[in-house]
Amino acid sequence: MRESTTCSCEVIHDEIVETVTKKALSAEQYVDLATLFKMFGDPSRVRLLHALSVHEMCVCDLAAYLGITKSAVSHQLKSLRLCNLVKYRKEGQVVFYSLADDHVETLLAIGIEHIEE
Amino acid sequence: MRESTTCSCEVIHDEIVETVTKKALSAEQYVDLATLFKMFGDPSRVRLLHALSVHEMCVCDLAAYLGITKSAVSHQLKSLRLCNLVKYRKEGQVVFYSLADDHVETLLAIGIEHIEE
DNA sequence: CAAATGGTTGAGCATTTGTTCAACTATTTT
DNA sequence: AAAATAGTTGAACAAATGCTCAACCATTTG
Repeated sequence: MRESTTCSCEVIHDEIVETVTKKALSAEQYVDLATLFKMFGDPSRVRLLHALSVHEMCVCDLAAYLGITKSAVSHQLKSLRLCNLVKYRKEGQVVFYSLADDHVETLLAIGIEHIEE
Repeated sequence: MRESTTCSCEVIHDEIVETVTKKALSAEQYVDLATLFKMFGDPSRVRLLHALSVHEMCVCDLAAYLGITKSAVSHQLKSLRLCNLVKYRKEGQVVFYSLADDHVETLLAIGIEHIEE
């Protein structure tokens, strides 16, 4: 009958939907989760994160390594900072970036495991 | 001097870049990694995956639960299938989807840990 | 076999995203 | 204090993304 009065369709298995709804996180948490994983969802950014898992690096080196401008790297690093994925220390003009915590390496490791199945 | 003859800049710390380069994965692997994590990088898709971590679900229920059309869900599920993140079983007209392996739950768990710091 | 229902597919569209460019700040060097 | 260099920022733009719509396939039911 009606397909998308609001935007979806009828529930077939009420109990299942109810069970799942009970275990659901908040809308905000899903947004935060998505924002976090999005940081790993771009080839040059995941490459950047993987590089930092090997050694701290400055913006110039990262730009050369990744083959993009310092500007692009700086923009990426800003997003990564906002997600608490990287931290930095300043030494003169040079800013060294490194991973903020173990989660990054763990996520990378599991991701690598998955794609190599 | 020149800023972006090709597109980047000069290397400052050759040794670091060399060390990182040695440990680097292949370009294809970074693309695959990004593609994998991208699946978790959208609020409704990560919500979908989290729902499936609670219970297998059919497309209709998922659509109702997520508040999007069956079509949208089906499109998402196709991407998730291509990444080996979900599997399905058919029962009459109804297709039940569930998580393909433990990696999904593990990644979700670590992600949740991270955002709750 | 016709109608109904669950699911898939492709086109189209609005939004988001990753990059570059240009202009700027900050720190060092001369 | 001027020049050079590392990094940041905002605007602009092309490419990618997630959704809906409409049409279709597949399976069940009358």
